[in-house]
Amino acid sequence: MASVTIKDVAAAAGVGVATVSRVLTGTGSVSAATRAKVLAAAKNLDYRPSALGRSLKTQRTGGIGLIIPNISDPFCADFTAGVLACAHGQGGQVLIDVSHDDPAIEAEIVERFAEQRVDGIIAMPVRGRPETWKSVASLGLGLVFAGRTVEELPGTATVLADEAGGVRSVVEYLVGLGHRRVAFLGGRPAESSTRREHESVFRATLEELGVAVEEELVVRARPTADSAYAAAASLFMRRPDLTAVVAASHQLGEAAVLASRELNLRIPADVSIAVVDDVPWSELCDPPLTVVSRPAQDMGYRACELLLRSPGTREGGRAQGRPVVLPTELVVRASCGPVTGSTRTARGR
Amino acid sequence: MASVTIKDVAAAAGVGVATVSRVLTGTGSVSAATRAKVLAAAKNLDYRPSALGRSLKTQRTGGIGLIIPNISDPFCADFTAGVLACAHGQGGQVLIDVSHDDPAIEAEIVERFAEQRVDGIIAMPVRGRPETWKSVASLGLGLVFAGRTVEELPGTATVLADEAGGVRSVVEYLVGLGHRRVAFLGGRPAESSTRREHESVFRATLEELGVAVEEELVVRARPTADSAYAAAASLFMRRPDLTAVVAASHQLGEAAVLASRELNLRIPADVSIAVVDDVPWSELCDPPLTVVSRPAQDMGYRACELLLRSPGTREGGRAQGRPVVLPTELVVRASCGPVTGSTRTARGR
DNA sequence: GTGAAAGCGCTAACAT
DNA sequence: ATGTTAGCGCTTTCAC
Repeated sequence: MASVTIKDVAAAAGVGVATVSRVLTGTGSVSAATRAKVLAAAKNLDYRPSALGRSLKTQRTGGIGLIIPNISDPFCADFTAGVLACAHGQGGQVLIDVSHDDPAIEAEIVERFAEQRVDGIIAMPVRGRPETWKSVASLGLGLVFAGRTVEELPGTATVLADEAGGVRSVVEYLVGLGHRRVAFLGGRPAESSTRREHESVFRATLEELGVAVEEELVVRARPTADSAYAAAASLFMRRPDLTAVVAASHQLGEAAVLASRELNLRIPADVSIAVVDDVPWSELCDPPLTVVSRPAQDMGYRACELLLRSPGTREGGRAQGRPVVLPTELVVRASCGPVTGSTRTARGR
Repeated sequence: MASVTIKDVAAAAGVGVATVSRVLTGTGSVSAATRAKVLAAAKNLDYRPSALGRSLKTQRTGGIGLIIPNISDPFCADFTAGVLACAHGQGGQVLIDVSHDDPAIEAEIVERFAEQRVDGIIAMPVRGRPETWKSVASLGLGLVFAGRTVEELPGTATVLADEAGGVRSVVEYLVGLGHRRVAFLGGRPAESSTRREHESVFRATLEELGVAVEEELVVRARPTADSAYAAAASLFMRRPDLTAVVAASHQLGEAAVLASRELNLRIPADVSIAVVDDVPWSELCDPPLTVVSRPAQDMGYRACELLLRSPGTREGGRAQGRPVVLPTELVVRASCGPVTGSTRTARGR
């Protein structure tokens, strides 16, 4: 019952342990006859080499620590799928845990991964706790950020989506459709740097196109469904004259859709809605949602590649240069339309 | 730069390695003064005990292997969230990989997990490769199935959702609404045993309620979006007189919704649709979908608990008795309504 | 081509 | 209360 070790195999094959090791790792030279004997013995005994023993000796585990805020979020899930696809192909083991965007939990996870001696960590980092990552770097294990950056650690390998480009193109699209009073539904400034960026790109693009930015049309919600809904609803009620809204996340997009339904606003006849963040159900929505979609799975795959290829996996591998930025895509479906002559105030209810 | 070991800490603190170990693991007795010295030295050196060394010695890694078919599936993702919540709380490490419902991949993952010496495995097993699991059991590591069973391994710890109860209640609900020609959109028999079960419970419940089961109304699709859509569409076209359909998975439900939209069938005025399998967007659908929902996250949590509590974690822990069956819930939203007098053939288009 | 032996970092007897 | 030592299962010199 006790687990069979390399020693048992060696004994059964009538050779030394070193020979067994050579055969199994493919290192050194072994005569065909011996190799066969060893293989037979191993198969016979149902031998499984212990990664523990090997890792202790070689100082590499092949482990990859993955930290995401929330596995139930479709973007995170797809990202994870990409990481798994790459890691599996390379024979890597993926350790996963969720931070719930809590810096303390994140730090704890990093600590655990460090004790496990993972070769590297892939993370969608929480804002505002750079110490956590500095310690990772100084520990000498690989580190790749994804989806977000940590300003205090420039030069760290990073995979990003071109969200700025996405926001820009959706604004251009909307303005091209004739919209002039377009609202922005975003997250609170403190939430994340990408959210801030969304907002500033929104403003900048509008200005470039010669459309005035009305402060009243730029609203921010906390990252809860209630807050998002409240923000969307009050936006619609306060400014019945707006003709389009850009939502900065799928939660905010949902809130916008729900709120407009509740207020009997037809989409896109009364109001056009575009969401920066694709979700699997955007085409099941009625009408199907026009969105900016990020290549979640590719991002995961690339992040993992970056980590594995990372020259100094255990050699303080920082300063890998500029972030990898993957293109986003404006997926035009049916939730945005041209501005109609009818004013919103003329609608039912 | 070389990683600091227990020996370094011992030297720095001026004590033996055993003392350091005692302090850090909380075992044995150590004087307050020594404890302080050791702790200080450890903190100073930024020491992180190696899980590798400990695991090799103790023969337990605290690792949990999680195998799911597809992380992008919302049910699997929520299930994973539950596993992570429980494991994190217990200090367990979760290794994750996806099988894509491929028995060969599944077997390979099990093999890898075994080499990693995980303490146990939680899996949503693929049909038809019992050998894989028999070897796990004989390896002496913990095993918990979730969501599906492996007929050849009865007695293995298992967490299930009461899908039969869910199907029954949705059929009763529909019949109570006056529906008599209700269709079943299911998976191919070979796909999985739960799908088969759905179908037979569907038939049995209908019969119990004195409603004839029409073979033409029971259709099966392969697990691809195209096949599901084709099955749904042809069902609607073949039998314009049907008034309700229960779809056995979210993919099939989506197909039903899409197909009915395409055919200009109003939900629920022309046809009622119920889905066995909740998805986050069912309330965003228009109309919001009536579904049977499984407690995905609870299932994950319970599965992990079962594994951790498992008496013989490394002692051939099989034969844990009956499966844990968690209740499903019929979530009534707006996609099912009473049968109307108007016949479907009188509808627009 | 193959075996013996020295550790990798840790814990658990066993001494003291 | 604390130090010494023997492995856990493996890879890798170093001899032969």
